[in-house]
Amino acid sequence: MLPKVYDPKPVETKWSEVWQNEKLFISAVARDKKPFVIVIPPPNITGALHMGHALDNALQDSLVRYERMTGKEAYWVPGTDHGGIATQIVMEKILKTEGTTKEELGREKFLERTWAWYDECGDVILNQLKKLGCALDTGKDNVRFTMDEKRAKSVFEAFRNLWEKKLIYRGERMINWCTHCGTALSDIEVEYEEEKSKLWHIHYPLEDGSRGVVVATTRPETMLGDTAVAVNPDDERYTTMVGKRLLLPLTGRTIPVIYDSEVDKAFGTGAVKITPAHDPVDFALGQRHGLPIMQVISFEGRMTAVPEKYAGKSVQAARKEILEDLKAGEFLEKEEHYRHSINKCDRCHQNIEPLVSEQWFVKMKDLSAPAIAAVEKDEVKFYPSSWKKPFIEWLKNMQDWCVSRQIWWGHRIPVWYCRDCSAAGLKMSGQGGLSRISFKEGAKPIISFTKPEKCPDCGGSGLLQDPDVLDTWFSSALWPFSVFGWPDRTEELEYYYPTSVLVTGYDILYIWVARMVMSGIEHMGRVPFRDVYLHGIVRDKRGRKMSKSLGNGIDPLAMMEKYGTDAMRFTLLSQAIGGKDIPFSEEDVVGGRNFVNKIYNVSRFIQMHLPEAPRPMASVPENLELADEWILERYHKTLEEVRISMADYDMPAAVGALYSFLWDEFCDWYLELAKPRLETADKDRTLGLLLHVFGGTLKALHPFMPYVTEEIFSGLKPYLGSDKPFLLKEAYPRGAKNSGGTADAEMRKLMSIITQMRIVRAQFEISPTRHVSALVTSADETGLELVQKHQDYIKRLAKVEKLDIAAGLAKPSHAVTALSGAFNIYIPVDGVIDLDKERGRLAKEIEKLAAELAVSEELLKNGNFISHAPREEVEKITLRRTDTEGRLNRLKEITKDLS
RNA sequence: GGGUGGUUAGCUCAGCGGUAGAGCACUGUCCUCACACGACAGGGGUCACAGGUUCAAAUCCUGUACCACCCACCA
Repeated sequence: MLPKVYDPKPVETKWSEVWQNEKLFISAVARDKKPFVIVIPPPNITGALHMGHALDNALQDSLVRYERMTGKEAYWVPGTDHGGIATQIVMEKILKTEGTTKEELGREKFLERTWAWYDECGDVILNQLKKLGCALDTGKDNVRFTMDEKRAKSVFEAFRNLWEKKLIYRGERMINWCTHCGTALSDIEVEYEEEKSKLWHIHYPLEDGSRGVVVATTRPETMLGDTAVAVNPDDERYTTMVGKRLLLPLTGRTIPVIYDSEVDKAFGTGAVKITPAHDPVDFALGQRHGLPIMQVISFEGRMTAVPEKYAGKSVQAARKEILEDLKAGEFLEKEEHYRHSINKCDRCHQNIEPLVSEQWFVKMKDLSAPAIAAVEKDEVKFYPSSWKKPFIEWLKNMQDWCVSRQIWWGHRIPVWYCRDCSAAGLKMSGQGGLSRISFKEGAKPIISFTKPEKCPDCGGSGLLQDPDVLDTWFSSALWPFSVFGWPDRTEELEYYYPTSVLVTGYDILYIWVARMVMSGIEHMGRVPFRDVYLHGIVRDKRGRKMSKSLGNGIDPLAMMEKYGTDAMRFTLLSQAIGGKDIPFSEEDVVGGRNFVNKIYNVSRFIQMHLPEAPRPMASVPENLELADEWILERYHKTLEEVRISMADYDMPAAVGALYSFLWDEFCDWYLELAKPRLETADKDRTLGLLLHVFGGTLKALHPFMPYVTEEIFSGLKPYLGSDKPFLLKEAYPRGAKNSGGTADAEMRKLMSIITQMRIVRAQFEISPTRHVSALVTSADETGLELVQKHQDYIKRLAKVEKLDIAAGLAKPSHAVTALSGAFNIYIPVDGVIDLDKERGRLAKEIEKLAAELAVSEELLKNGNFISHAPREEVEKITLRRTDTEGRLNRLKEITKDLS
């Protein structure tokens, strides 16, 4: 005898191994089949499975398994991401524990170490995905890595292509610099956090020391780099000031007052200090007016040597000191409390310094235009569709993409400079601890995957590679085609591209999805995926993001350990509603666990009744009885619901339909009705249908809950008559819209009678084990025939021993009454009936019916309703009125006799 | 400053033009031979607010409030 409670652990361990060993998840080009392809959002090699991964991959796995079972060549392409900065930070931490640093190691050794680490630990996350049941082949030859050799070729080709089209360039721009990570970042890697701060009003006197202009600023320390003060040309307060020079406090320098219409008269004092080197707005304004750029903050986040006094101090320390000095010099006129947003690095959460620096940029306008067009034409469709608009808006407003990073781990920029003929340009400067090669000084770029033997211009051999690496997202952007070997025109690429759907959280819509769409169109000429399914973020119960610092994270592996993987998957899938965030709590997994146990126990029940010698038994026999027809109708309807939901990426609906079918209908009604038949000569036929429906339900559930279904299936296989080694090889059962049958309607009548009897039993506290007698009467002849024919159902499920069914039956004196549609139900009760209780019950019922009747009558009295509402609606209400009226009258009559 | 989504039972959410639904939680009865990770029954909602459209509105429209998120160079 199998244990009463399902134990997921051994089952999961077994199947995840078997599936991998049997190479169940590999895919090959199959011309006769339609491909269904998902490329996995490659998890970072340093990552550990968190709830976001669990959700994302459970969704993808369900889709892949489902599509494969519907007959498509489904391929879920596995891979990992090298994760530039994130990985480098992890490596640096490891080195620190070893008492060394990457600088000490040197670039080459550092990269060696990181590769070694990757070889050793880089597939931890893949093994965790395997545990999650993911239909991903984790074989070494199948797993792609964003920095492996083939992907490196893809990256080079993309770079070369962009370069040739002049869509990638090097330029000196204002960029976001993270002093902590020591690298430039793109705009999208910057987060904004609102902070309480102050707005300082500082007086800049005229050259002669007389009253000048007061500026308002949130960053007083940047004043050392001011090269102008700007006012609005329409601002009458400052008309006399323009053209004059102001004395910049603490420095002895003088700066001009200039006009710019961008200046907001209403803000602060209406006069803005302009620091072109350390503020994006000021930089742009400086460009317009040809202002000099004066850098006063270094790439290490420290003040540079102007004036000497502040040199080497951190920005924070300098601010404090400068404010004190301004106060001492009576320049500081006012301090206001002020809330504003501060730029933070999305990796390390330290402040971002806007700095002017020479970097590589991808020109976005030409890339975004076709992407916008494609999305507008729905060549890429969003689920939920509400993302379409923000996506387009983002593309429209996007700035050029800074793709160079001053770190070591990543794709090195494939650009070389000749030391011989562009010596002037090889300006070595310590920026973030790296030697920089200055393009603007005349260093000519040579684009090459490998080190060129000699300079094409002068033939010199002293070639130096650009020290920077590319943004990790540059390689991620190529993922949907790089995984298939692009730029090689492989058979795989041709067959699998474009992919079917991209599944990811909306949080990386812009940083990743948008760039894939643009890259796909640019390099492949076609969008990379037809659909984008954006799910929400898994949050804690209170709606907060799960994070290490809050300590509110729930570990999916722990949940899987405790409740089983299927349980956790089911829980996540049920909640992945329309791209909305998921408030996740452990309690919810209990529900999933219970469902898994329910499935397991159905199988246990069936198994108990199976003959010992296996033989194929599942079938839909001839001459079905009502309950059989009913469950088949419901089964097919459910499958159809699943099909529709899946086409819409509505996993909660799909999973919910199966849940309520199996639990509420199959178990609570059908199985209970089938039980007695298993003791009769009808046993095999009954088992046949049970196996047919349950086997099909297992298949239908498999994409969502692979383990428990596979385990049960493998046990039932010989009885199901399946020759398939795994559920995944089975065809997904097909539903039907409408069988045109009447079984459901008829069954519902009987179910309602049973429910009414149960209600009476519960209300009069009749022990659940006790059998009662009952009478069913009605003026509806065909109705009575139906009850007559299926009285066994009632006897069984309402625990009725003796059941009288006939027209015109009178209520026995010691009986309580219930109505079900056209039927009057009487249940004789032992001893004295609590008449008050019965009267009260019926009165309440009468009240309800009367109210119902009033609503219908009101409607039918309303001439406007009769004339405006569709005919079916009027008919429906008319019917309802007659029905309610009938029931009401019957009930009233019974109440009359009750005294 | 723009934009998006949300506001329905204690909680999480379905429903999106025709008598308010599910799961969980809660209450009662029952350890009935698949399952107490269970069965049966029950309580619980003026569908945020105000207008409008309609024979009919939780559902459509317009505002308001609150919550959440995204985008943006007001120093």
